[in-house]
Amino acid sequence: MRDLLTRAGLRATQQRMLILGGLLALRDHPTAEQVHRQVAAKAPTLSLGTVYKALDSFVVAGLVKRVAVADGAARRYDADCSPHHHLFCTATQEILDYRDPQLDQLIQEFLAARGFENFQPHSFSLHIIGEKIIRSA
Amino acid sequence: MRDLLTRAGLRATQQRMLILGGLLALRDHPTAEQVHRQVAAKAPTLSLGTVYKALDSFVVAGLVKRVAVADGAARRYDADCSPHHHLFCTATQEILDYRDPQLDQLIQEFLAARGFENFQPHSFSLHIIGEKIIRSA
DNA sequence: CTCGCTGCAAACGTTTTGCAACCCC
DNA sequence: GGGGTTGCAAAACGTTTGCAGCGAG
Repeated sequence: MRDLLTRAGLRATQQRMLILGGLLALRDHPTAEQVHRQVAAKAPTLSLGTVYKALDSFVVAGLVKRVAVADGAARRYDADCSPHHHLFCTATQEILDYRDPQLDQLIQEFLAARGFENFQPHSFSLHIIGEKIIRSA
Repeated sequence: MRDLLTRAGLRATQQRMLILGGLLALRDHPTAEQVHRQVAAKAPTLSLGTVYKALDSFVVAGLVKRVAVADGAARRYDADCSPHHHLFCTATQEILDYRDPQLDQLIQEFLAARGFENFQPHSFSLHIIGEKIIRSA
């Protein structure tokens, strides 16, 4: 735990080691609140605010990722219900549409061929993270 | 506008027509707040609460979709930074990991071959929406 | 005429902030 | 010892809810 943190350039405090350990222990994709509960047993005084701050620095350091979910607060809507994918620009925070029937078909065929043991997919969407290119010239 | 609403089985009120029109006019993927601002010029008394309720019913009716984003409130974290995809269960709200190097390669090759005009991708993640199958037998 | 929708405002849950005390480096 | 981190509490933020009055069907 200590190594993971120091290697990421973060100060290895008691709290951060517990929080990172708690996050790793939770195999689901927990919220800050769930991580806090997980850790509360070992460190009753560790505050929820600290969990938020720690998770934030983990994300910045690249130790941890945020999972994109469609529920929760700060929702965004899309009036276009035809199948399409999204390009997320890390620079401008823009979300651009990307439509590509060939890609749809490719993925669909792959998933159909592969099959899942205990999951019945009915749709999918590819999130492509990157940066918009500003062409000069 | 009226047709779209009635065909979706919704009551075509003044406010809903304006809200749906505003959402369609915004080509980005706006938040409820942004839709409200867009509509405010035409209908200053239209309240933000109404926008929320209208957008909700649009989503239920299938007229509009929610876009999954990693920022905003109700965040979820993932300590696993290795490339993997997510299965979203509509029944249990669970988020299951799905790891498939072959799929990764397939998509990566496709994107590389296709290329983008003004976007430099650096990672991607497939969101597969469906339902967990409870096997009885 | 009825039932669903609107507007308002208050409530809610989650995340962020400010600041003094603390402790890792 | 110094500067990043913690804990606490307050504030901010986006969203939801309750309810009286309104209006589409």
